[in-house]
Amino acid sequence: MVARYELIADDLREGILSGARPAGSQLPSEAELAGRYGVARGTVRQAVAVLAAEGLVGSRQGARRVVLPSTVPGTMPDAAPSAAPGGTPGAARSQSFAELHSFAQWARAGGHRFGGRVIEQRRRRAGAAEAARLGGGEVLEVLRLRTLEGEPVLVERTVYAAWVAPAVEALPADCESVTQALYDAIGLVFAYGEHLIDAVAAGSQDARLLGVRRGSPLLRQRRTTTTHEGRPVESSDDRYRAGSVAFSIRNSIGANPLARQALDLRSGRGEHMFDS
Amino acid sequence: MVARYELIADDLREGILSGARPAGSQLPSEAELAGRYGVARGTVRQAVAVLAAEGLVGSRQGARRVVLPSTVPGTMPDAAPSAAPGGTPGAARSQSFAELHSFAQWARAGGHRFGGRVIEQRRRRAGAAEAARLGGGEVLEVLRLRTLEGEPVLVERTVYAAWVAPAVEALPADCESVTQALYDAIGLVFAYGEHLIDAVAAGSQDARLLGVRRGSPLLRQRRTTTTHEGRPVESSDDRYRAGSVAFSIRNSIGANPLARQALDLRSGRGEHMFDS
DNA sequence: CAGTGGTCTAGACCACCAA
DNA sequence: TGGTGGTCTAGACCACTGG
Repeated sequence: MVARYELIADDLREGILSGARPAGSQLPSEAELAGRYGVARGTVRQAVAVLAAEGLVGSRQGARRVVLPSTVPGTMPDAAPSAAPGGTPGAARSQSFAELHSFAQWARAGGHRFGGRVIEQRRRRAGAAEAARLGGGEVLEVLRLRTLEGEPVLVERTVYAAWVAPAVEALPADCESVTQALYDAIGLVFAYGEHLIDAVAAGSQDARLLGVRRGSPLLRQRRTTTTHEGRPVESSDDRYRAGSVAFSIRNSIGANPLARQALDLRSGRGEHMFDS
Repeated sequence: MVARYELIADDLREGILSGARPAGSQLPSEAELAGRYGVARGTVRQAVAVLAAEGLVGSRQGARRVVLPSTVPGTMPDAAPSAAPGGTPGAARSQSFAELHSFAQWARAGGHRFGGRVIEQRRRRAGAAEAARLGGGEVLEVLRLRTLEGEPVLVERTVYAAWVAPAVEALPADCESVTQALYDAIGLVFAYGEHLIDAVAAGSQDARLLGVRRGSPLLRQRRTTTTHEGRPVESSDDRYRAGSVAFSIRNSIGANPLARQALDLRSGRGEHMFDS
């Protein structure tokens, strides 16, 4: 059972991606769309909310929605002026953060050849910080190396909560998709993730595994994942070889009242209405 | 005029952040919240949608909403097992990507001392790729160095579209917040952003400006920003010194029908219902 | 099976933008 | 000032979760 608003969103999305609705053009009004699709206005609003969340359209109270310009996926050109040092040659594959995806899911969706294997794996008692994050007990620490198109691109250092450890240990060392395997085995769903992204220098182990020089730049993603119920599953430190992948994110100012934010700016320091 | 649903969201958020609603606990049902706040169910749904977008609560059809565990901002502990090479010592400041913020906005909100100055600035004709992204004509290329707590942390190489170039040229070289200055000057709002994040080695210019060794890791953020109308404003290549900042993102599987995604997984390759 | 969230309707009023 | 999106109501039915 597919929701009506999803179908409408699909239809509008196709129009945008196909170029029928070019960047900068205006969408029909909600009232007109409601008439055209034969639904209530609320349903149309749900549909366009999807597109807004995807960063395809922008909206402001009082003005028609506009189609936003979008870079062709994975080929965002070098923004750097000529002064920039020699960047990575080919446009790197990019991984969207709009939804939570495992490495395998992402690679498969992008049509890449990928693999991976466990390098090291052992149980140990949770440290204080880990216990706070994952719950106490005997956590499972796993070191994995993953490849893309035959090349090693990612070193994953993952700590699994005690309650999933047995299921993880039961997996083969060359398991393609841990996420899928755990779902098949015990119905586990990685539902929510929190990510911290920064850059680090390759350590000696990183360097050896990825085939780069020690100290060379790596893109690091520290991640904590939970189930639907909010139960922590794993906490991971993933390091990508520079140039192999990039993360992509789309953003807008303010949650919905886009204009308000601009006014807050004027007040200089002012008081912040969100404490986050 | 603050919307009712915002107030309800604020109230619930405070309960979560204060610990009154601990991670893993269930939220009251929509019906009960509607009664408690004296609003219709739809209004309650808007409120919890805000919290869901912030990653504070999760929801699934048929089950009560749950409060998700959240890492204390800016202090996500080292997820890496002991095998990891010596990471950055202090927890780095983290910048959320939930909303679009300028460096100045972010630094100010975090209570940091910050500054910046223009190193180089010149007009030149747009290249082909730039013209496609920003519109043609004479773009303005600016090299800025920005500091946090007195330390240089960020090299910004920005290309401004021709139509904003005059306003940017009119700014003082040590302008604190370009975003705010441009708003004050010509009412320009940076409304939407698209970001590509990866790691690169410091070039010689980067190294000199940031006070690091050539080849040392930098966190790179390539960004294209547009107005509310979707008109491109700037395109930038920002490079952060490793350890100075991290980007933080919260995620969930699937847009709303969280369970469906899990089922799709089972079908292995299967057909993908979203072409994105 | 009862309770819950997900979808949808058909109205209403308001704040805002552009002409 | 007219059209637009933002908010809100009071209902309805359905799909799903959990005991």
